[in-house]
Amino acid sequence: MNKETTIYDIAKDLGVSPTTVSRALNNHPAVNENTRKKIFDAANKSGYQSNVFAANLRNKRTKKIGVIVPRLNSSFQSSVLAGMEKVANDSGFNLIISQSLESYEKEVSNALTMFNSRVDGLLVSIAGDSENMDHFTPFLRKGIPLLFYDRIADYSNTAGITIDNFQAAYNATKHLIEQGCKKIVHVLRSTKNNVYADRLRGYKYAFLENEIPFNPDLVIFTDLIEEKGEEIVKQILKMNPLPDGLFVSNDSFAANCIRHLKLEGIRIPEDIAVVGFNNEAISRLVEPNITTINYPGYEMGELAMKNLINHLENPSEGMLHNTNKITLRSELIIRASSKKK
Amino acid sequence: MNKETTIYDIAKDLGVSPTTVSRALNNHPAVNENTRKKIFDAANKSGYQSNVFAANLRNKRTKKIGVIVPRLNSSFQSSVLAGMEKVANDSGFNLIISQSLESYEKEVSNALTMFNSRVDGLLVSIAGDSENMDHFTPFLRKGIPLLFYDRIADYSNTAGITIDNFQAAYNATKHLIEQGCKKIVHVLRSTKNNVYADRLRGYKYAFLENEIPFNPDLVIFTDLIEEKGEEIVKQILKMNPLPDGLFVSNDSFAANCIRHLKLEGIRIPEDIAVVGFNNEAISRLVEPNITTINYPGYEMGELAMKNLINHLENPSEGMLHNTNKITLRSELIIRASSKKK
DNA sequence: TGAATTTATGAAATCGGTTGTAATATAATT
DNA sequence: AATTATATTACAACCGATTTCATAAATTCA
Repeated sequence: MNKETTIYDIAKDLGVSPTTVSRALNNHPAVNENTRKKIFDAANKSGYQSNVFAANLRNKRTKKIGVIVPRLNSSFQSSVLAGMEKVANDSGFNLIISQSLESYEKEVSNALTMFNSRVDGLLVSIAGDSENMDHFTPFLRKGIPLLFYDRIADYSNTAGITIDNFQAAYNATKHLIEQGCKKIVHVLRSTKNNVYADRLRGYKYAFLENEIPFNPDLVIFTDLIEEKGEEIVKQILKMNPLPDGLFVSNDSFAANCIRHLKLEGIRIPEDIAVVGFNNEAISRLVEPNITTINYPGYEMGELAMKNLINHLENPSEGMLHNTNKITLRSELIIRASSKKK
Repeated sequence: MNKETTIYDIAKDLGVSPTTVSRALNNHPAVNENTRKKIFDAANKSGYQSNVFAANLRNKRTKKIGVIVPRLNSSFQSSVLAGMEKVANDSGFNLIISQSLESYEKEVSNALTMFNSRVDGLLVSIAGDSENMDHFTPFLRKGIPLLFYDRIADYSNTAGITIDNFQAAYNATKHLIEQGCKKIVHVLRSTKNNVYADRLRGYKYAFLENEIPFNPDLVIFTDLIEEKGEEIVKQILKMNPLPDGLFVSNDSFAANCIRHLKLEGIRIPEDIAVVGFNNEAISRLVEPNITTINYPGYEMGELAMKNLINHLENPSEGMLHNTNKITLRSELIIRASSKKK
């Protein structure tokens, strides 16, 4: 077993003290230029590698940021993560990522692990069936910055980054109404979290404004996994009269529904106009292209990480202190799947 | 600033030594049952949290596994990661993830960061334009297990997990030939890494076997990003006579090509039969459904992580020692996009 | 030239668990 | 009762970098 080089080895070799070595390697100003050079050279030659644990033990910082995400293999979430990773990496932070798989229990256990790993900050998009946020109190109590994104919670004035889901869903629904749709089905996940709850409200509000009575039978809850597509379409086809509009909470599932609707001989958009959500790549690839809400996931990831890191590096002036909610711009992108006129 | 509870605090409170506290909390057998209970109670009551750094500093283990991935926001890679995360989490390991964005420089810098973070093991899918593997030597030298997956390298007998890309591409091409295709275009990324190089060989071999001369003009290299779809299709349409088969190295891009081909009035599969790769969700959603190679990403992630962890926990008997390459089963899934007969 | 600064370096304590070894107490054996 | 074995517990060194405080040397200023 080859033992590691430590600052003590370098110190002994060069006949200086470990203190000086440490300071030199950290570019402390009170070290003579020549000494510093000597030390750097020796460090390089010996393949010295700073022991993060020893450093962390003193500094109480880890340069690690935790991310708890519902699912890694989702088009939207992986974009967000890509944006986060980019920013974190540029600032010398590492990402520890874990997925809750939409389960409350797993989220609790992940939060605990993150806490024990002493992440410097935590980014969370809440699991589908999370019931309360008590598992995050240790972070607050210890002053570890916590930032929600996408799926946010109204929890002890923790900051959150989202889009205006109400507005987006309102726009989507209004657009369908303007296309002449009278009976619009809305497919979404449970309303336990802000994302879907807000969208449902936006959907309802568009009806209200157009004096169309709201029919709760047209709201379908599902977990939006691929296998459910056929089932949901069957459910839709049983409705009498058939709906003429469909608003689905993500593009993958919208594409899924379109596929099964087409298999049943339904024409899109002539029979049923469809609007998705997220502007995933798939919305531009299926036939017809799907009208959707552009949800800038990558940018959201970047922004969330920037805010968190900024807060860590300038604890006093960080945005997270006085900001409660950051809302990103989103917009309706109209494509063939909804154009009746 | 509320200071943390340490084993010293607990020790003092209970009138025992820190040693005993440490042993009790680690379920060391040489601690009396009653003492252990007392200590656990005190630890819980005080909200004690073990300081990982102090522990790691002694143990020289981090319970962290690094993953370097070309891109986070890719359907295939995020599936792999999901599988990895699942297994790692179940065994109490954390995942540190970083993306190379297909760049050699970034991969080098990520590897260094991983090394400095002292990950216990490293999983890598090599960047598109990686030139050499020298950035991984520190891991080997220090005995940190390294395992490549998907994009593997023939490097100092490091183990790798892949599918048989040669065979898969051979099957895909042969299938197109059997459908009557005479002029088959192959779209792929650079052949710098095994994945695409092997597929190209498989593609060529299918021709050889059917005594069709190989035409290098039919091989198109591109980075497979969405924006390039139109360009590649234009390039294909310029060919005279038009090709009658198309084999693309991932489903997203295949869908992309199909879309632009259709926009130009080409019928799929009548005019051009298409085969993709990976069996991504999108292959089941576009019209026509895409014939593809089922590449079990999630399972590959699970398997890679299982092997790595197994190796870490049983250093002597771990598979990585005597295994050089693990090949997962993959298979051709025939769908409408290629069925000419 | 002597005093006051400035610059550069080092000794030693510290962060909080872990562990080899010694010490003590208790039980078992003859 | 004396001896040996066993079960518990504690002491102190250790992991390696950081940092406070002190000190020596070099420089500046009067």
